[in-house]
Amino acid sequence: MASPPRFVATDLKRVIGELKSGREIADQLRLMLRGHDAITALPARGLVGKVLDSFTRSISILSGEVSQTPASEGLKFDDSGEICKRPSAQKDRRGRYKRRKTSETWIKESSTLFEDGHAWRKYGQKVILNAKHPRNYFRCTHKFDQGCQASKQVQMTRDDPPLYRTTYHGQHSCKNLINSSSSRIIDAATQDNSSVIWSFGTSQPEGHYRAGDGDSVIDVPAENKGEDKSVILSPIYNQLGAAFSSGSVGDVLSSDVYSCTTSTHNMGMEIDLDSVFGDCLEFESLP
DNA sequence: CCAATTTGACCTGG
DNA sequence: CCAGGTCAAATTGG
Repeated sequence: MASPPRFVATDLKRVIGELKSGREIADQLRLMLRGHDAITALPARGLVGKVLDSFTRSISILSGEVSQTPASEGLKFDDSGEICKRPSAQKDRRGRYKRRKTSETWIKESSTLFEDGHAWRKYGQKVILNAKHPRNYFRCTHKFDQGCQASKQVQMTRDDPPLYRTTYHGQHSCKNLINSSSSRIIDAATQDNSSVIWSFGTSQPEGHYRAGDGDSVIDVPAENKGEDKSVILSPIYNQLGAAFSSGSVGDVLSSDVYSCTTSTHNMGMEIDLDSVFGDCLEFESLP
């Protein structure tokens, strides 16, 4: 009898925004659960995964409704089939831009670039202020295949003794690894990186291992062939995680230096390390 | 021919 | 407003 609920596009946007924030919070909860025991956290992880899935589905449904609404803001820009040399200027990209959320971040500094087990796709490069070298932006190749949210940034921070800083964001949820044995990768890591510094945390990590940032730690023969300037690939946390838990990392990477700093939260580091590295977690996404 | 990279415009948080 | 992060058309390479 009462008037049926009528929503305008503004309401839909607000609802979508609420759902997105809810999904973000659920994702943070998922990240926190990684730091707990697998036995107790396993069912919770499954539930959180379903919650995330539900949020995502709801958002997509509502987004579809918004785009269906004829009077909504989503106007189709007139496509006259003209030879538009600059279609990007007309395309409405508002709302499509997704800046990285607050996800866990860790940094690796290495004297060289080496391949890892993951496939990356470069999607951008920016000149950074007061930086001699540009920063390169990569995302997982399987971002759209499997919804893998992992990304990284690589930037050369030092020239004379070459030093690359790689910043990772998010975990790999994809199962695709470059076809190579883990021992081989670790061996390559040993050869190419006599000094490696890892740092974990969500805040600025520079202050934590600044002591190890000197030449005493990073001491590598600068006889590298400077051929590969643009090929920037990154480390193998999965394999390294296995090495960590098996305790053989000391043998394999004896000269490396790992600096870990916990985030501002109360997650234990070792547990975090294990869960961060070890699993390519599989949330069964679809029944 | 398809997929990855390049590159400049676009978008957003601080 | 600006610096940094992202998008996507054009280009390149296998």
